[in-house]
Amino acid sequence: MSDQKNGSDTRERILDVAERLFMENGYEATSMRTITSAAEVNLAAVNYHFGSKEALLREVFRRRLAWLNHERLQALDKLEEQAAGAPLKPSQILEAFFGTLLRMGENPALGGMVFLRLLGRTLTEPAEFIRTFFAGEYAEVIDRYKLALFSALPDVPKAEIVWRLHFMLGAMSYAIAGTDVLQVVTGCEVGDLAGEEVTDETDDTVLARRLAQRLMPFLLGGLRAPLPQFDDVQRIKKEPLPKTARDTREKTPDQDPRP
Amino acid sequence: MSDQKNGSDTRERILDVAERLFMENGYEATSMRTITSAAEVNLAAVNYHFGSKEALLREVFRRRLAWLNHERLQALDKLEEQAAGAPLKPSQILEAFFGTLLRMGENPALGGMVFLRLLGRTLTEPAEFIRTFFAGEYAEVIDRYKLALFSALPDVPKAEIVWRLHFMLGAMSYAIAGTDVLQVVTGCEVGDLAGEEVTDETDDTVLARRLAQRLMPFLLGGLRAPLPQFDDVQRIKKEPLPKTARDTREKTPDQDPRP
DNA sequence: ATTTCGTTCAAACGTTCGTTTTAATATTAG
DNA sequence: CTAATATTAAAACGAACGTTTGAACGAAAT
Repeated sequence: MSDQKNGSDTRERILDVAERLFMENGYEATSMRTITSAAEVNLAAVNYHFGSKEALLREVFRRRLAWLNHERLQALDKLEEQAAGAPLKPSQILEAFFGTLLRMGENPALGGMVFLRLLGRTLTEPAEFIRTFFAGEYAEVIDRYKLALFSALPDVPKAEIVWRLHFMLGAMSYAIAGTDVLQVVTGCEVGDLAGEEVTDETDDTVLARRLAQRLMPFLLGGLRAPLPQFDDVQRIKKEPLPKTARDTREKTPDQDPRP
Repeated sequence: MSDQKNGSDTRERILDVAERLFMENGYEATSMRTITSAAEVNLAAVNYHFGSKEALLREVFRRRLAWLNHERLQALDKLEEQAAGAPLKPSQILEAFFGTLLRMGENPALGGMVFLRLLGRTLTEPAEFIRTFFAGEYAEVIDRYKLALFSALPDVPKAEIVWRLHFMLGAMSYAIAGTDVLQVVTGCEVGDLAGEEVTDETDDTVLARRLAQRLMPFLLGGLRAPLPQFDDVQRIKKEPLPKTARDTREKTPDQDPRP
């Protein structure tokens, strides 16, 4: 009646292989035949177990995101419980949100860096069904963290927080996916960047940890940056340059950063 | 002998349409037939004028990146000339690099937001020929700006600067591409974020300017963030915890940011 | 007027795509 | 053991893909 014995063997072998191939080649460029032959299963096995190629991709993500979503919500629950009503520190929120994800990269049982890279890359896939899928999968978690940031930064306009959350997601996704993509842009091997001295067989586990250690200060620095000033002509409906916008305005200092 | 008369009409109509469709659907999911029928040209026109689909994509980018690369180098040249040997301020470098790009989004003649979105999205395309193409196109500019940041931030390890440049590129790309992608993640329409009050027909020009005004402080804040501390077990070749790395080390403060 | 050459066109090429079908083969239940 | 069911296997489906072909067209040059 149910797939008990080794039917899940084929299923999970397909999921593992598809996860890696989707990461390496993207969704469109990865064919069913490539997947099934690499997984050493019959071509029809994907349609039998999952129904379609789209459903396969969804299942690849559902398998990991179920854990990630639960972990992220639990991390936030624990923080808010400890705070006992007091607003959280932004660093705590970022650690809960991004740290939880980056810790997946250190654990091969949770997909490791393969899944992290796939996640970072797939977020930019233009396919409609992918976007709607992620919207549904992410909605609850994003909303919770958004609200947490709102109360953690009461003086920052909510629109600004959402933008910066957007920026942070982008920095993280690129940093993850780019360990074999954007190294070509920066002109450096990732091994050269993980540390001044690294082992020749750059381990994914240590790479994920280094990435987290480098990324978190950057994100926190961006989140707490001075608010932008809108000194151009405002194109609004009612009144030009409303005084309500000036309250939270603050000049961006042209400082000379010494991190 | 040369394409003088109206041959360039077909050529540029193909380039314009391909630019938009590649942005909307991605490279793999955009077929030659979709492009040629939308451009109202014959199916064979692409292969006649460009040789192949891959060459078409390259030409779509070369057309814009030629201007962008020249502008970026010129902006840096001017800055270094004005500085007369003195190191530049990081804010100047970021403004030259990212500001130049974001200003393309305000100018439809340079591709506008369509090209910006395409650029942000295509950087994550896994196809081999795309990565090698971008590597060649970006190499010189990235190298110049990398060196400028090195001398602007002499106390920051070069590896750290490259990482943060990587993060900044990611934040920008996502912010650009995500104006119709990641809004689904943040659960907000982009119109809600561009300002508290916006026109109902959200103009791309004002959107690009708002994006730049929001993004630059974020990037600068991330760039000048405190250096990360590596308190985990170092897996290096020769000596554990070399003292040379401690010189520039600085504890990440657990500050409560009030931007 | 005729040749020349850049361009456009309709049609077809061979290949690969995701999916379906039909039969054979394990696995479990009665 | 037999019947029912779940899984695998081989083969084929129609559709869509990027590319090529060879003829027709149009504007200059000889």
